[in-house]
Amino acid sequence: MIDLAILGLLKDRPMHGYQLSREVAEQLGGLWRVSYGSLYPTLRRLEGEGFVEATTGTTTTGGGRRKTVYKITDAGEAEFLRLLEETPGDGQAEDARFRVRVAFFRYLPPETRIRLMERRRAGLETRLAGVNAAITAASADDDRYTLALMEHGRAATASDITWLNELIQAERVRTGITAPRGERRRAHATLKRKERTA
Amino acid sequence: MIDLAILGLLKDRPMHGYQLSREVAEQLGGLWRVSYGSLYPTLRRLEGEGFVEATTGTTTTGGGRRKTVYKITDAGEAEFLRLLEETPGDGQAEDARFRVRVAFFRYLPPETRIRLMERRRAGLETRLAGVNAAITAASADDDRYTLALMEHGRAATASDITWLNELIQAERVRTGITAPRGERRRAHATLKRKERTA
DNA sequence: GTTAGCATGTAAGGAGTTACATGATTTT
DNA sequence: AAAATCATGTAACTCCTTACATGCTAAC
Repeated sequence: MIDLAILGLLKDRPMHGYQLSREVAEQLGGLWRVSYGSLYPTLRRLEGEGFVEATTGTTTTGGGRRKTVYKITDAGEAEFLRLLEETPGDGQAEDARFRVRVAFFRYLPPETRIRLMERRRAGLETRLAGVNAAITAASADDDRYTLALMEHGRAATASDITWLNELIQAERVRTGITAPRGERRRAHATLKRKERTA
Repeated sequence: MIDLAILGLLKDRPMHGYQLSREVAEQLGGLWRVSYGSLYPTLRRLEGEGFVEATTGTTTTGGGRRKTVYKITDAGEAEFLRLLEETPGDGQAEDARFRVRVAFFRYLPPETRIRLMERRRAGLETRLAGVNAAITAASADDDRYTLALMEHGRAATASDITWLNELIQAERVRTGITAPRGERRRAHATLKRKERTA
C-alpha cells in the first residue's frame, strides 16, 4: 500500500520524504498517515528496485538543510499502474487499500475504474451477506452490544455499497459505458431500496 | 486483538481452535475472521503464559477425532479484562479492535463502557477534524475521486460518532449516569444536528 | 468412492508501528 | 534562548496472512 501511495504522489511531482508523509495525510483526508519508520526504508527499497531516483539536492540558500528529493522513473510508472490495476482482495486490508486506489483513480481509464469498483462492491456484498446471516442467526435475547455491533456493521457496509453504486453510475453516465443486462437490473433494485428507506 | 477475542470467547465456554475461528466470525458478524496461521500459534502462546489450559480430550465416540479443547484460567480472566479496559489508541488499528471490544462490553461495568466509548469518540472527532480540514483545503478543481473519497470519509466518520453518541446516551439512560455539564451541551447539539438532517 | 467439511498445525514473510536518535531552521 | 517544526534515519518488534501439509469423518 505504501508503495502505491509513494509512487502515486511522486507521479504528480518529485518530493522528499517529509513532504510525502504530509501529502499522504492530505490527499486521503487524514484517513491514513505513514510513519517515518516505514517511509524512509521504503524509499530506499524503491530506489534499489529502480522505481524512483534520488537526487540529493541542497537548497539554494547558503548551506541549506539536507533534503533527498525523489523522482519517479519509467519503471516506477509501470509499477505504479500494475499496483493500481491489481485485482483487489477482499480482506480487511482492502478497506484501507481501496481508499488509496481511489485517490489515484484519475490515472486510470474509466473501464478499469469501473472494473475495480465492481470488484470492490462484490467483496462488500459478500461481507454484507455474512453480516445479514449473523443478524438472522442472532436470537433476540443476545447481548445488546453484539446486536448493535452487527447492525452498525450492516449499515456501514450497505452505505459503502451505495457509495460505490453512485460512483459507478456517475462514471457510466459520463463515459456512456452501459451496464450489462444483469447489472442494470441490480442497479435498479438498489435504487428502489434507497427510495424505500428515504 | 486476537488475544482479546480468544480469551473473550473462552470466557463464555471452553472451545477448540476450529470452533473459535468460526465463533469469531459469527460474534463479529463476519467483520473479521482469524486465520489458522495466527490462531493455533496464539493458543500455544497463551497456554505458555498460563492464560488458557489445554485439555486434549478425545470425543466419547470410538477413537474420535483429535480435539484440543482450551479453557480460560483465572490469570486469563484477569488478562482479558486488562486488554479490554486498556485505553484505546487512535490509529486505524483501533477501528477493528474497537469492534472486538464492543463485542465483549457485556463483561464491563457501565462506567467503563462509557469511558471507552468516549475515548473512541474523541479519536474519531480528531479524525473528523482532519478530514474537514482536508475538504476545506481542497480546491473545487481538485480530482473528482479525491473529493468523493474525502466526503465519504467524512460521512463514515460522522456516522460512527453518531452511533457512539446513541450508545452512550442509551447507556446513561439505563444506568442513570448523568453526563458532565460540558458533555451534556455537546450531546444536545448532536441531537439537533440529527434532527436537521432527518 | 469422492467431495465437502472438520480439525490441527508449520514456515515464511508481508506490512506496518513504536521508540529512539540526531540535527538544522524557524518562530515566539 | 526556548519551543516548534522540518528533515532523515535505525532497530526492534507487533501482528497477522498466505500457502502448504496432514489426516479424519460425514454426506451424497
